Amino acid sequence: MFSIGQLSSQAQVKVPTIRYYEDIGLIDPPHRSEGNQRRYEPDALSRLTFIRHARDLGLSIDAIKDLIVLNANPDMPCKEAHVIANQHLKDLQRKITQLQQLSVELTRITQNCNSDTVGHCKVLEALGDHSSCKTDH
Amino acid sequence: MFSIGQLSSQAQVKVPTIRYYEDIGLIDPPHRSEGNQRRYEPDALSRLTFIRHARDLGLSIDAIKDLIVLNANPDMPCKEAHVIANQHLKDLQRKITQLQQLSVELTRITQNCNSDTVGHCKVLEALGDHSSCKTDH
DNA sequence: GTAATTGCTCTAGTCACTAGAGGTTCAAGT
DNA sequence: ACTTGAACCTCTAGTGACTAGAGCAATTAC
Ligand SMILES: [Zn+2]
Ligand SMILES: [Zn+2]
Ligand SMILES: [Zn+2]
Ligand SMILES: [Zn+2]
Repeated sequence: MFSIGQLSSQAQVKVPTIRYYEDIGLIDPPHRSEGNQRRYEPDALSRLTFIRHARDLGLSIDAIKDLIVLNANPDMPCKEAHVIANQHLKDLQRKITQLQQLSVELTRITQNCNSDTVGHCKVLEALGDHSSCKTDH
Repeated sequence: MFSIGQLSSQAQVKVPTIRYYEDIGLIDPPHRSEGNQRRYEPDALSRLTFIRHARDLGLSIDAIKDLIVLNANPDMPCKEAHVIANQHLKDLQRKITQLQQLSVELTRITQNCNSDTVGHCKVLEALGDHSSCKTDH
């Protein structure tokens, strides 16, 4: 039996976040003490650890909800879990590509100014002008 | 003189976004028609184009606010604009590094399952377990 | 003149939390 | 047993940068 604070430090998830996860139905409401405080069983810790790691990997709460439902049915095919993970990986890689393009443009933009004053600043000029960019964004 | 819709299509910024920018003080409130509709001068277009491009490059509204203030004072030193742009570039590169690490982990995770059922799914296992990860996140 | 489009304000919703107010319960020390 | 202080409770509101929708008014085209 954990208090919410003990669960929090074990799972490395902040106390208000745990209550938030309960509110949105990501974890089950635990039993309460006589004084109405939350008391968790050990399985709440493994559930929360799963959520924590999936969040750290960047999965959305909705995706994690789906994964939790799957996790609860060990006899179901796991293909859907693979689809969720692969989709997230694809999203991630698209995002990386996009940020790399921005990084290229910004590198160019920040190396362009020989002036000292705003009036002739090439950085400010380039920040406002897409025509010298090499990529879309 | 543009209507908000004309400004919107010229600057490629949606109408509600333009009104939002006005609310938060990023653009000046324009004159109004007799019937209380917004009527913009050409300089509103260049301001909005600047904002659009800076946003596309990933700068925050706050950073853009600072840049706009600078832009209005052509005799000031432009060093501060360089600082803002460089800071953003650094943030961007840190973010890219972090996402690349996630991508590496997720690639490993998604290629690990030989099972067909949730009960033995390595993907689900690895999503919940940080101990097999090579990096922090 | 009338109908379609565009405009107006205001409120609330998005995502995943985080902060704070104002109060209650618990655990430890005396 | 009593007191203190930490941890807990609920509820509301705020974050960033918009987006959606309701309910109405103005403009434009035919
Ligand atoms: Zn400069
Ligand atoms: Zn550009
Ligand atoms: Zn599997
Ligand atoms: Zn990990």
